[in-house]
Amino acid sequence: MHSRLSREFYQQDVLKLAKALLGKVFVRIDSGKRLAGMIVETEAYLGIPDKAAHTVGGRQTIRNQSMWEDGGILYVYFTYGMHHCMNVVAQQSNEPVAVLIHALEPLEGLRSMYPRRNAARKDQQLCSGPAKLCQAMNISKDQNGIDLVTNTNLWIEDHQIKVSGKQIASGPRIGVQYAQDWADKPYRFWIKDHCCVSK
DNA sequence: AGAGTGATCATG
DNA sequence: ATGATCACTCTC
Repeated sequence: MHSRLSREFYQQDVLKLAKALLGKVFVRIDSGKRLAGMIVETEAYLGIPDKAAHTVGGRQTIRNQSMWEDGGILYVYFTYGMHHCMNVVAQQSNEPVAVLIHALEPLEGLRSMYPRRNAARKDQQLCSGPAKLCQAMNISKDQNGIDLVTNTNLWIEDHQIKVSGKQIASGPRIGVQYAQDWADKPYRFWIKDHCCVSK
């Protein structure tokens, strides 16, 4: 029960993975405490052709190196001088595609999330955005490049929560207006009517 | 609707 | 070396 997701799971097509991760449970051991949240919103970044992706045109930089690694590696980046965002790398090495974790429903360790989330007044505000959930789960560039298949402090579990295709909504990704013809592609996925998706 | 914040990137 | 940008969040 509650088995950890395997390498093969992460190596599937990035759009399929973005949908398959909905309902899975992200687990983080932070200072010996278990933090957990169910993934309720994701965004797929399709790599070299994707004008919204950090790896557009085959860009390979120090920042995005993790995206070039094998499926199951974590890609954490820092932006706007303030925020961290967390991605799960999909497919195979040298296919620089990833799924941005956009929102979680907090399940365990809420008491230790609140002090890091000054603006949060309700549980559903703790992890309802890509940078919010990194703050709540205490994720920073220190976790960039870790392997979710083998790491002892960070992984994703299957709790056998069934999310059917009917429960999944899709729409344009957030914050990628600059991406021209890729800006409107419906690569954002969320669980319909879930209280913890980003606003 | 606007500010905050500094790493990152392309250019040269 | 420099300047523009940014897969965001908060408060007004």
